Amino acid sequence: MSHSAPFQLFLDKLGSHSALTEEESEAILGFPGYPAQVQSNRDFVRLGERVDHTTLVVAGLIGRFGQNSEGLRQITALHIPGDMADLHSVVAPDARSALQALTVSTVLKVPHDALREVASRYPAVAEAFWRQSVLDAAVLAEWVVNVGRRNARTRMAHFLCEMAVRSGPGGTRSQFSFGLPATQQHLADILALTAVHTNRTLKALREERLLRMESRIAHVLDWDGLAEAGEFDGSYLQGGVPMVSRAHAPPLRLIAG
Amino acid sequence: MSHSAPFQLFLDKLGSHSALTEEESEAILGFPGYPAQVQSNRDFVRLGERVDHTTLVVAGLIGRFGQNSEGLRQITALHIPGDMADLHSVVAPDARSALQALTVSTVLKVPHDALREVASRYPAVAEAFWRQSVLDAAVLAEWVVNVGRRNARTRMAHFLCEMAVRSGPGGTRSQFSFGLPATQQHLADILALTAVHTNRTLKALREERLLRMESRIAHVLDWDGLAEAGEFDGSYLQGGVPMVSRAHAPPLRLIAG
DNA sequence: CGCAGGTTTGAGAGGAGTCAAGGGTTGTGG
DNA sequence: CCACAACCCTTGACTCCTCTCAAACCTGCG
Repeated sequence: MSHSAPFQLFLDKLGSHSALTEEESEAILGFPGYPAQVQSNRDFVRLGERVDHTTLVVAGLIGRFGQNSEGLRQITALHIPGDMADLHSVVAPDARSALQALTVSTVLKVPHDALREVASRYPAVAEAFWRQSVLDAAVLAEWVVNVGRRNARTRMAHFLCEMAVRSGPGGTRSQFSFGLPATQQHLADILALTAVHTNRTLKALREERLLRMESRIAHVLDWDGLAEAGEFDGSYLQGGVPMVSRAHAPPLRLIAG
Repeated sequence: MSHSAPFQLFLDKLGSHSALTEEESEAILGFPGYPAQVQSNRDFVRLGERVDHTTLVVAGLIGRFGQNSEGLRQITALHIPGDMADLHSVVAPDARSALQALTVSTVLKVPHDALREVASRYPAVAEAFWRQSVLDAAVLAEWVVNVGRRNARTRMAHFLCEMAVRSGPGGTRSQFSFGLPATQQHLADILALTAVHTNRTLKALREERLLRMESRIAHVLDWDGLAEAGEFDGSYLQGGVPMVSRAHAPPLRLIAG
């Protein structure tokens, strides 16, 4: 597969919140990327490790993992194709949590040097990176609310809505499907439930005709119903207006590695 | 009070993870700041509002609030004096969550324009801002783990350890105190508990001689015991080595407003 | 001095966890 | 192309941590 497809997805994501010129877009599409297969359930970035590249997801599903002292795992972020799983590592190369694939995945390793070089040359790109970090944090904040203040059914529905929106072309349709190659144990680690209760919760959603999970594909049967069940308002996923025209603003600049 | 004290705290925080020159430090200490008193339990930044300044905490305690549809509140970040409560707003001015003081607080409003101007002039400052955003997100990730995978006692102890480390000069002492002007209801909103269970949990910690809360001051009675009870490892709070010498790296640059 | 807000405690309910067992699916190797 | 193993899903029965509801009791401040 050509490099350009995953970088195009990444560029689209940046473009949804930041205005980039043709030249800047070209620079992003031109990033070097070293392909790698990552096995599932095995850290490919370990806690505390210092990395010198970011990980662009090409296919599969990548999670950030934390855990408590008893080894109970908690996933703190999920990344789908087109996501840079650890953009933050450009400015904080010492990994604060482990990265692991939930299913066999392919990624592109993009050297920090290349990212910093382009960010240095194009201030708008550097700002887009920072803004992307901020939006990732907004998702995290929503996860705190989800895990903290919603019961299992609402929590599951909310999460599935989030992934549906992030995965898809934002369909307004009532029925559609999207890939979610995670086991029920993974869903449990995302939602802070047990695998058993995850199973019962999915069953309830299925019996309500809201959603059905089948062999790693989520079939939304009733989008409005699911969104209501999940108290879902997707505005936190959006970057707002593509941002402050560059016309009346001095360029921000970052020192780069 | 002079401006410089809170900006000095903010600068110290940046300095703990990013290397800044004398000149850059001066620029930060020279930020304009417009003082304001904020009342408790009243949003001073509302959800969806567009802001044109960040909020530097001078005194008191500021929280970011989310809530579920039933109005159950969840605090997703706490900011103490010296913290920039919404540094992220520089690149994402549309507030994704409300900001509220937990107790009467004083803040300085720092215009985005000034921040962007300095960040633009000094790439290292822009990078320090981005890195600070990333570290704030690391705290958030830890909160997801805390709320998701730890029981009430451990969760409370972990949170208190975090605040102790963030508040203090990182004492290695066994006994010390720090200000935490939050009610038990606030603690409940932070830890995703009810106020009643928060009370019982604090009682348990008190009876274990680990910690005592007295009129908005937390008295740590046994730091090692508290850290053990909270499964606390503070490394996620640190910025790592003050970072990649500027010697061998091209400057990152951000477009600025 | 009285009220509003905060803290404390008790009793009972319930959502999610735990333990256990059986059934299904997938992939690989003989 | 079958057979087995590993992994995943499903369900039942019971437990328990935290919530809910309720009532006092502080305590700081107007």
